[in-house]
Amino acid sequence: MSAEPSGPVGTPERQRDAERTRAEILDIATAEFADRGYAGARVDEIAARTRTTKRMIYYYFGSKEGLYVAVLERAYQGIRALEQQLDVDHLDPARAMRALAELTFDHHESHPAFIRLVSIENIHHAEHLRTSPILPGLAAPAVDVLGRILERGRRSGLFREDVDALDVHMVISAFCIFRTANRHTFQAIFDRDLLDPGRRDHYRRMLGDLVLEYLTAHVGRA
Amino acid sequence: MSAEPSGPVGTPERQRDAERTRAEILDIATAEFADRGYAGARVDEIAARTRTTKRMIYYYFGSKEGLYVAVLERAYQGIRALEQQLDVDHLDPARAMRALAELTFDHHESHPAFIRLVSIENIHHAEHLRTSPILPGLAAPAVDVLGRILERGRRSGLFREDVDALDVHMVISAFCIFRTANRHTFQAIFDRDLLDPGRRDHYRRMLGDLVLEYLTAHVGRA
DNA sequence: CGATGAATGTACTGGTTAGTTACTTGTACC
DNA sequence: GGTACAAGTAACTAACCAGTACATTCATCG
Repeated sequence: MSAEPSGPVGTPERQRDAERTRAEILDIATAEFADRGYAGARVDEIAARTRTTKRMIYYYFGSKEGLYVAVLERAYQGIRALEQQLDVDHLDPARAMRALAELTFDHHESHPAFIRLVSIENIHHAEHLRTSPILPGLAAPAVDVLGRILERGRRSGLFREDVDALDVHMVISAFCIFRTANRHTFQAIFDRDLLDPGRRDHYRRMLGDLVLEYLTAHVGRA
Repeated sequence: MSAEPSGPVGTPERQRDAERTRAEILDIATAEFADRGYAGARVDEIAARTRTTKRMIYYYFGSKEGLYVAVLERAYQGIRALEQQLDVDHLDPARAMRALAELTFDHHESHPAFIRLVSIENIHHAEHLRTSPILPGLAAPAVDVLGRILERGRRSGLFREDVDALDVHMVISAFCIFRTANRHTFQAIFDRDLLDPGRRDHYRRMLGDLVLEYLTAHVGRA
């Protein structure tokens, strides 16, 4: 009827746009998988929530599993460059460590879907992540900056010696992920919303204190 | 044919035993739900792995959801009396806190299915736990003992004042649950098995240090 | 403008799966 | 010793859902 093939102003506003369609499917699928888990998500439901059809999902991603893997990989890649955002080499080790912990805290808080996807992937024993081509690139960004801070702190006699970068990374992740991943059971049982904005600063400071007090504890004693 | 209604030695070994059947269904279902999630678990598969049939599952539990709720409730009740096992009132606050943290650590380590069920229940926004009759009894055991230790520690000027029992509980839970719940993605990315028995003592001590150094940090300064 | 291939829509299918029906067997109690 | 109810079996069904066949439309380029 009154189809305008191109708008009079701005970009052509194409009716067909593969990238746009792909991206829209991925967005909706991310929300759907994160909300219902792999088995619980419905391809029909994802299709219905896009402006396209189920046929397109299979056209672009081949299968439900292919779609899930694409969602998972995009989510991991979105979080990949986190640590590199931060230039901590000019800060003293204690401040650098706190900055890194707080950056991780903020980043996790603003990516709840990612955390839920990680939980879901763990339910499935990480079988999709383990065979993903993006896997080899995930370890270094998370550990390199942390390792450098830790090393500087140890050399200056500030940090304890009996933990490595992965241990510290685990503590930071555990704290940040727990708030989101276990939010619902925690709230049901204890009637406290861990993601309440009014408590965010408290928890952010708490994480920094936790990591720093631990790392700097009793250094120098026999 | 050669059916012996009662064995010549020992217990009668009844062929019909409602409690036994119920318990067996619950055991298998716990493993199955923990392994595959709610939507991923198959009632037929659970039935096939018991010595009874699918009809019995519906006879005893009414629906897949009813079975899942029964599994979840039993898992929570199994962990319920944890803190009461421990008589920490005769220990000084620091030792008591460490004992509690380590007990939690050991308990979580030996109940991986419970932790996976908690993850799964969080995927489902705790909707089943929230309506469960066992919910009201879950908060107190986890927090009461912890609260008493914290209170004693604060009164004696040993512990900091800016955290409450729920905060400390969160830290301990986050650490313990992360090791199990995120084991697979962590191992895939960093090639480190957080549940490796050779690392257990390291992590147990690490948790105790983490909590104590945090709680006792800088107490007394302005 | 006409052909070609990428992108998209509609309608369907076949296997899977939660839940049921109809029937059988064992147990306890009078 | 027979009867009533609890415990159990096997085969069935209706709905659901991942995946597909086939037709169609749009962009691009000669």
